[in-house]
Amino acid sequence: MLDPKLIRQENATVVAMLARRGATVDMARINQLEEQRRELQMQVQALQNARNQHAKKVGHAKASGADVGALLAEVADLGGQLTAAESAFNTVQDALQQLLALIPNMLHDSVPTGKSEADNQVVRSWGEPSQFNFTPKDHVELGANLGLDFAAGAKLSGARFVVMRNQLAKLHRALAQFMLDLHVKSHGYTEVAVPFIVNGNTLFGTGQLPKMREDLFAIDGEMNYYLIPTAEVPVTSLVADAILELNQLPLKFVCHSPCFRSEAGSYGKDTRGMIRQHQFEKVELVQIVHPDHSYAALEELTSHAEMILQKLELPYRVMALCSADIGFAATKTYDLEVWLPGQNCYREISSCSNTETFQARRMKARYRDTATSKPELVHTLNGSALAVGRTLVAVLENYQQADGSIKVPAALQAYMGCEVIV
RNA sequence: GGAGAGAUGGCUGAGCGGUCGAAAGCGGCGGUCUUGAAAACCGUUGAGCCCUUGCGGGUUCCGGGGGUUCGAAUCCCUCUCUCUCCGCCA
Repeated sequence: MLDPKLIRQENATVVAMLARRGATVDMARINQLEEQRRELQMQVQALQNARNQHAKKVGHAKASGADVGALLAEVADLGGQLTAAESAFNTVQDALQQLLALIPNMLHDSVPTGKSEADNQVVRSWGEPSQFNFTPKDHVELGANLGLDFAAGAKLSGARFVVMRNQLAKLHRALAQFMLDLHVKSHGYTEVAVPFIVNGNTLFGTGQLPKMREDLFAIDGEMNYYLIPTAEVPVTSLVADAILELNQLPLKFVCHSPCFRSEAGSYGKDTRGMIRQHQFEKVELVQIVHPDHSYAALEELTSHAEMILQKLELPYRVMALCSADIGFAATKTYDLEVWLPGQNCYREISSCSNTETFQARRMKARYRDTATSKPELVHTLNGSALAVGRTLVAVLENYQQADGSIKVPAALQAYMGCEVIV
């Protein structure tokens, strides 16, 4: 959610942002509702004031034993007026809130303007695409003999599900363990385990609702429950409705969780392999920081995600997302793309974003500023470090050998207890 | 699943339908004292919104929603959550 004052006072700036993103929001309607809201609010508050004044008079009169009949008659029609005014106010307020909730976040000045993901910019690269003296296979082919079973996934659940067996299941677990351990030991994150089912209110806080309902798996029943699409949702929401002390910042959380995405709208995209699944696991980093430090924190958080790839010796590049590709809640995002020999291209394996106060405002996450002693909104950041399934794909494809076996990256050998997967 | 008890400010915890945004304590902040600190003492200290250049004024909020009333933290209905006991269970 944007600051309503920004929308009111710097309307042109907001309109320009929407244009850069290629987003459509009915700003004229919002401005009109905002005007109505102010007028109705003044009206309601004036009537409430009248009611309170009269109620006090009645109280005093009764206390002194006077007759209150005349006073009561005086306010006979006030109740009706107030109810009508409040009803009108609520109608406008609700309509306004619904529209405001659909406005995406502002963009940081450094975000390149673009029309599609093709306009994302390469910030830096690490490593060279792996060279082979044979034709490298993709992970589906490699995995077929190693326990990567798409048929079983399809039988149990349907398309976009997979079963892993034996050493691949272990490798998958090893990757998650390795990532968690590194972030806790070397990067100062606190590990958290959180619910994988959350309510609608929590999804509103991080910005998935109402706009992205299509991408979520909702749970049938009375309870307004959804499967999380990322641990960013429950983990960031740990600070919802809180006023933190300045010395508590920054908060740094790491969380390993499954993620569930309906992938509505991506029919026919990445249908082969485990690049795009309805269920995948991810190790997520979340930082809750002072507003002055959030862009430094974004660089740091991104470097933490990069460290995983470097330790695994997987070639990658860092992309600055352009205005058209950047997410709804983010002001700035870096994607990490890992080299996949089987596809002969770089593929997204991490996405690291600063949302500034966008999520904090929606979920009321604040800290107490010592200078003003007033509560101020924190900045929230999140990033994958990394998507475990895609990392498994990257290891398989980059560490494959001519005979179809997979060398185990040095960083994982302690976890796997072996040097090669056959 | 059955029986009961609760939900109040950063925390603990009072609160007869009227002068209650709310006692008290703790914590926080400022000050006195001190070489400094502690202790003690004094003062101060909720959040959001609206109007106002400013000073300031108004309004909402006592778990969520609805109701009764001139007036609700307080009464009624309902939902959610927490705790205790019994049963069941990973």
